[in-house]
Amino acid sequence: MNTEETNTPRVPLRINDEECRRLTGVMEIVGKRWSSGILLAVGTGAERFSEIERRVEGLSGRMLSVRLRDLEAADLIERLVEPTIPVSVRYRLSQRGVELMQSLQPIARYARRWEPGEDEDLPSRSA
Amino acid sequence: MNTEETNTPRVPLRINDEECRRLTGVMEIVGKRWSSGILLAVGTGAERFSEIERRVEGLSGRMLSVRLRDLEAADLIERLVEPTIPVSVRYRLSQRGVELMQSLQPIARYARRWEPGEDEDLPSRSA
DNA sequence: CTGGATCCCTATCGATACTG
DNA sequence: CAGTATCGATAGGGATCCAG
Repeated sequence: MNTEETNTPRVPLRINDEECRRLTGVMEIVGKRWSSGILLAVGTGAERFSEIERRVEGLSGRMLSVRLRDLEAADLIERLVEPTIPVSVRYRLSQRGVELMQSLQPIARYARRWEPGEDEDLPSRSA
Repeated sequence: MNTEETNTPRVPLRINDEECRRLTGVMEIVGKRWSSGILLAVGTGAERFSEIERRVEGLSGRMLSVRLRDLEAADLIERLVEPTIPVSVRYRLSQRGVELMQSLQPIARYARRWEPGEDEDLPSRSA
């Protein structure tokens, strides 16, 4: 076999191995089921537990609880407890979370253009 | 922690419910284990099965096979079979795949800046 | 070399029930 | 309202063997 690394310079990707690991790490947090939905909900104004639950279709209370802990541990979401009775808890995106969501927007745009499973090759769509 | 930025960090998110579902869909493909690593490898020049396997640390042949099918089904990767003996198979990013990877770059950049699990509150980093 | 088939273990998920 | 504990079902993933 030929070990020639004469790869055709096709895609202008500037991602290294270093970034690869980081990217994988981030993707495996955000890619978890419900994560992006929850982040989206919180990022767009849902603050209360039940509000988020209502907003993300199909999401159960348990999974919301679990994911909220995940996302909090990953410092993507902040949990603000107000010691009222009963307790009032609000969730917000952290600084990290905000930046993540912003970084996610190209993906959202991408997702909007190409439905997974639909049109294989688009002729000349786009805007 | 930070007490001053307790103001609502109104994020300029322009993602709708529509996009939410799409985004979730994309994230659940790309967020699967090894997916981003494989896409990264292919996107940066790895074409052969064994080359990809070598390039993504910890990746087993089986999972590569499985993911490759996933990614092919999602039209992110193209499989090119050359009927030599033995068969020679090459993988490339599809048009979709290329755009996905480009859309992923902000995430990669984000991932580079914020290590998951590390620095909770940054003093004056960022810019 | 490519990559499917099988076995099996573990993580994850969903539903339900329960607490502060 | 805001969660947690438990349990059973399932899917994800690794190792190995085998076939084209």
